[in-house]
Amino acid sequence: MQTPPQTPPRMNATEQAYQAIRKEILTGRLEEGERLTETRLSDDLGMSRTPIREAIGRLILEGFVERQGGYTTRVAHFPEDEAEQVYEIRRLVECYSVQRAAKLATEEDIAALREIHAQMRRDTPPGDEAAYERLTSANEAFHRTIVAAARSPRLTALMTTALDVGMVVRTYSMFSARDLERSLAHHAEIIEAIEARAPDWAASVMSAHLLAGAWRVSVRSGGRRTEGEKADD
Amino acid sequence: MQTPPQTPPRMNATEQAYQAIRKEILTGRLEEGERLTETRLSDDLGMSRTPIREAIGRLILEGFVERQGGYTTRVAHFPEDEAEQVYEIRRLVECYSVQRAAKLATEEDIAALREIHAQMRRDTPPGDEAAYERLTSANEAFHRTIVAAARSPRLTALMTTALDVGMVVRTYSMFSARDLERSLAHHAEIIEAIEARAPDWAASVMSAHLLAGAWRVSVRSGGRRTEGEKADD
DNA sequence: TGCGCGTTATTTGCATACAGACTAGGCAGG
DNA sequence: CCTGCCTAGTCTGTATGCAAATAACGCGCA
Repeated sequence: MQTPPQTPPRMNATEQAYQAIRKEILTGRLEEGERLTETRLSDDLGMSRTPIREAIGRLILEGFVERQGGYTTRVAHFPEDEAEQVYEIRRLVECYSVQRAAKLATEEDIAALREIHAQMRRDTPPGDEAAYERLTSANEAFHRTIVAAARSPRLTALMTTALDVGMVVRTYSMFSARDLERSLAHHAEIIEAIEARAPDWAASVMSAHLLAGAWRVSVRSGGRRTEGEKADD
Repeated sequence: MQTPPQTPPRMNATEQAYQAIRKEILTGRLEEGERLTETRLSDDLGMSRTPIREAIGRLILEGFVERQGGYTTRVAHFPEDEAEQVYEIRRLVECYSVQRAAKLATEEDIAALREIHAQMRRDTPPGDEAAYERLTSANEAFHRTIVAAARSPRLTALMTTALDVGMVVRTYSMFSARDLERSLAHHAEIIEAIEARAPDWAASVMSAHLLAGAWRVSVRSGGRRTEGEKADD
């Protein structure tokens, strides 16, 4: 069984470039403020400048990259309270989404959510790096699916920005086993609320879910990113 | 005196193409579902395919255009309740923005808002098409300035999408003199609330402002777009 | 008449070339 | 030593060419 709302990974060069550059930024290999040049990137990634340009354009719209003056392109600077802001915004958008989803979700949507959830459950004992990768991307898929289930193309477009940015936070806060357990409980309850067609219930859980994440982040980092402190205990 | 948050209109070809195509869609000259080809657009706009491609890429991200299969590009289909959804989303984002703005806005931000407001006041007696154009774009600038004053790059990125989409609604609902008067009153009150550093007050007015807009739209159109019914009485 | 298939014509994706705009670095003058 | 200008080098914006993928069309067949 597959997850229908997910884009089948038909990766053209532009998409590849986008994913690659974004990942470099999210993992911190490309540092804040670092200068990007299309030529160097096209060399590094082994493709021409055209797909690089398109990828960078997208990253600029999403706020990961910024132009400075006419001819310099830099990795965007993320302010101290970035994480809190992101969670605040996500809370706005996703609570609304899940309310709509509770009214409009189809059986397929719910099945997809269940599937993702089961997948995350299986990966729960977090050990290796790969499992962590799968968990975070599954988590992202979960939230994306909910937004998609809200059946509002505008919300979906919005989430392209907001959720991607949410991943910035990923580097800041790694799941602890206990946090992960709670996240999964939240997810399960959200699914239940959607199935029950209970918008307010769903929204409340989502709100808690994201506030818990925000709090975890702010505590972990004390407002500052503490490099290398992967709390995957 | 200038409005600093506005981008100086240095229009390269890509930007021109983006503006042009978007306008065609917003005004309905390009109908929903109509097929777009890069070649035709580049001919029409008198430039090469490259800037057209970038413009289309942006419009896809924003949800104005969609790809269908591998090789067809169409003007996106806007669902019936588009307008309501857009206002709902804007309400989420802008109420939050104005709350932050009430805390963080600088004197320059407030001056900019005042300036835009005065400009709109001067244009108030709505007569010709040009004045209407100025009003709507000033209105957009007003809302953008508030979001910018919230000092959250993420919100700004989000608004790029949300506000643009809000403009789709523009075609649906034209201001009546009375609506315009009320809008201006709201704007004035919002400025006052920001100056008073009263986040909740500001948010409440913003909420009313956008709900009034949404209501106007849904009544005007009865849920359906009524072409040519410009109520600029 | 309706359906399926093969061929032609479009259309996009990517690569490359070139010109203009900007940045950086050094040199001269104060 | 600092400041301003000039020059060389770099980077982006745009145009154009080519190949692969797809869509459109028409024909044969049931």
